[in-house]
Amino acid sequence: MTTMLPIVPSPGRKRPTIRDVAREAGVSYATVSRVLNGREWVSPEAVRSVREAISRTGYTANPHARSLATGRSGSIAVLLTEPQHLLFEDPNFSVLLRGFAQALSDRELTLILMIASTPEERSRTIAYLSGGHVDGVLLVSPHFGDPLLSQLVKAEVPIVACGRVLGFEQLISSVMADDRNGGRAAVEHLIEAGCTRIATIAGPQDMVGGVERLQGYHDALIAHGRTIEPALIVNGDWSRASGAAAMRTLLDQAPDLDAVFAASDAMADGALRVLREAGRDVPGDVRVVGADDSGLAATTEPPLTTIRNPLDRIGEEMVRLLTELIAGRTPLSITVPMALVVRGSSPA
Amino acid sequence: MTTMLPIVPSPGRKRPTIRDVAREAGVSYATVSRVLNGREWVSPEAVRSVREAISRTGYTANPHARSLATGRSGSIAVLLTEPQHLLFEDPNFSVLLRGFAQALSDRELTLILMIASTPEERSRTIAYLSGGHVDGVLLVSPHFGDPLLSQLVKAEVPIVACGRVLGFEQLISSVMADDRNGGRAAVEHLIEAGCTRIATIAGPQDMVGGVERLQGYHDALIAHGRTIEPALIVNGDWSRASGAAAMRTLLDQAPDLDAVFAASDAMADGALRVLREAGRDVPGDVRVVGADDSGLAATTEPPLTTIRNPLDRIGEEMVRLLTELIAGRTPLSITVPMALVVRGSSPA
DNA sequence: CTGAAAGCGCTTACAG
DNA sequence: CTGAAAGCGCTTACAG
Repeated sequence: MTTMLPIVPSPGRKRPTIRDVAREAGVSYATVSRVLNGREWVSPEAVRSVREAISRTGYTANPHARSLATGRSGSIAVLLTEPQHLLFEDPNFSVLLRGFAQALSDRELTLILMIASTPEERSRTIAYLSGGHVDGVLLVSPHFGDPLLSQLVKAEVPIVACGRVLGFEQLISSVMADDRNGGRAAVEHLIEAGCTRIATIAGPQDMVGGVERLQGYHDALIAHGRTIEPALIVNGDWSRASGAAAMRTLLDQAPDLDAVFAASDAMADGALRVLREAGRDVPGDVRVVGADDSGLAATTEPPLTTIRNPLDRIGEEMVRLLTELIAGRTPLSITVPMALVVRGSSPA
Repeated sequence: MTTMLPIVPSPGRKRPTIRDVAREAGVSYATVSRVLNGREWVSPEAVRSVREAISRTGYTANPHARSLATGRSGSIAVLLTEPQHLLFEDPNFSVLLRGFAQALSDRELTLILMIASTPEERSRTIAYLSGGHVDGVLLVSPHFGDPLLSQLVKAEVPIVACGRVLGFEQLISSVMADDRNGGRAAVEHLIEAGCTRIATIAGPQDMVGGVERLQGYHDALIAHGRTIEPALIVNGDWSRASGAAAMRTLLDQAPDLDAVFAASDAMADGALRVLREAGRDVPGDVRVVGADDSGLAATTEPPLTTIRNPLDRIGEEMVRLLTELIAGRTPLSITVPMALVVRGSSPA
C-alpha cells in the first residue's frame, strides 16, 4: 500500500499566514488584511490578486490572532446551569441548541458549550466568561436567584436568556414562548369542542412555563364564565411518569372529567396511558391536549393535539438579540406566540 | 491597606493582563507566566506573591493570546455531519454530548460545537478545521465515504470518531459499543428464559449498529443450535413508529412468536404498544428486549429489559483518545461492552 | 489607495 | 531562579 503517503508529511508544517498571501499577491500584508475585512479603499486589482493568492495558498485567518488584535473573540458561549442531566434529557433543549448552532453559524460565530453544574465548574465558568473571553452568552435555564446571574451581570458580559429572568429584566435580554396565551388557546380549543369538565396537569409551579400555562388555563375558563375547581388541577414535573400519576389522581377526584390539558407532551402521554387503562376512549370520552409539540406528540396513540413551543424561533431570536447587545443596543424582551396543533387526541 | 478597592467598572474597563499581575506582585511578567504554567524554577516566594496578585486583580489569562503564542488552541470541535435534525432528535446524542462536555471541561478544553449539514456549512467547517484552529475533532456520526473525512485526514487534524470509520481505521481513532455481543447477550437472555420463537426488529442495515446487533442475534441463535428464520426478522429505522409497524408484520408472519429483540428502545416501545393492542401479555405471552437503555426504557409499560449503550463511557474515552492523539500517540480503536439491564418486559 | 509600524497578551528560549 | 526580548498572526490608525 503506497497510498498512505501524506501530501505534506513534515510535522512542523506551517499554515499559510497573511504574509504568505501578501507575498503571493505582491502587496503588503496590511492590504491583505483590508480585503479580508472588506474595508474600503482597496483597488479592484489588489482585491483580485489577493483573492487569488488566498485560494492558491489555502489561507484561513487565525482566529486567535484576530481576536487578540480586535479584542473580539468571535465566539458565543451557550451556558447550561441546570444540573446537566436534567437538561440533556429534555428534547426541547436539543431543539434549542440546534437553533443556536444554525443562527451562530450563519453569523460566523463559534458556539462554545459550557456546563456549570458542580461548584468547581461554576467558578471556572464564571471566571472564563467574566474574563471577557467570549463576546456574549446564551443562558439556557437560568435559576431564579442563582448568584451566577448577578456575577455575569456585574462582569458586563452581554447575555440573553431563554425565559424571563426575574429581577434582571432591565439587564438581561430574554426570549420566551407565550406560555400563558398558549395555555389559554389549548383550553379554549377544548371549550369550543364542547367540553365542560376540563382538568389540567400543570407543570412545576416554581418554573415560569409551569406557572404561565396554568395561568392560561385559568384565563380561558374565567373568560368563558366557568369556575376554577381545585379538584381538576394536579401538578406534575413534566415527565411521563408524573403525568400518569396525575391522571390517576384526577380520575379519582373528578371521574366525570371530559378533557385534560397537560402542560407537556410527556405528561399528556402518561395521561393517555392511564386513560386507556381506565377504559376511557380518547378523544371519545376524554379529550387530551399536550404542550410543546415535541417529537413525541405525533407518535402517541392517538397523536397529540398540542400547543407548539417555538423553540427554533426562540433560539434564532436569542442569537439575534445577543448580536445586537454586543453591538451596543439596550436589552429587550421578546415573546413568541405558541400555536395550537390539532391532532387525534382532540380533533377540530 | 493598598488596593482593596475593586477595580473600576468603567465602560472601557480593561481586563487585567499579565503585566498588571506582575506589577502587583513585584516581579517580571515572565515570572508570572511561569507560575501560570507551572513551569519549574520559580521560587516559592515568587509563586506566592504572584498567586496573591492574581486573586487580588481577578486576572484570567487571555486564551487567544495564549493560543497565538503556543500554537495550541485549547479547544476541541464536536462535529456533526448528519443532517442535524436526525441527530438532535436522538436522545443518544444528548448523552454523548454531555459526556464530551464533562470530559473536556475536566481537561480545561473548550468545546466548540460545529454542524456541517448544508454544502456551505461543510466547506466553511472544513476550512476552519483544516486551518488548524482547533486542536482536534470529535466526530459524531461519520457517514461512510463522506469526502469530509478524507479532507480532514489530509489536513492532519487529530480526530476520533464514534463508531468505526470504514477505510480509515489506521488514521482515525474510534470508540464504539460492542453492539454485536450486546445483541447476542440480549438474545441469550431470551433463550435462557425458555423462549423458542425469538423474533427481532433490526435497525437499518446501512448503519453499523443495525448490522452488528442483528449479527449478535444470529450469533446467539446459532450458538444454541437454533435456525435463523427470515419470517422472524423485520427491519425498522430506530423509531417508535417503525417498531410498531414491524411488530404488526411479525405478528402476521409468525403469530406464534414468544419473544422479540428490538435493536432500539424506541422500536421496542412501538412493539409493546402493538402487542398490547393485539392482546398479548408482556412478558407473559411475549418477552421483549430493547436496546440502548435510553431514558425511555424505564418508563415504558412494562419497563424494558434492554442492553445498555455505554455512551457516557464512550464520550469519555473519545476525549481521552483525542488528547493522546494530540500528544502524538498513534490512533487506536476501542470497543466498550454493552450490559444487559433486566426489567419487567423480560424479567430474570 | 497602500505600506510601515505599533500593539493586542501571552510563551519561551536566551542570557544572566 | 529571573528578566529582557523576540515572536505568535493579525488589525488599525498613521503617514504617505
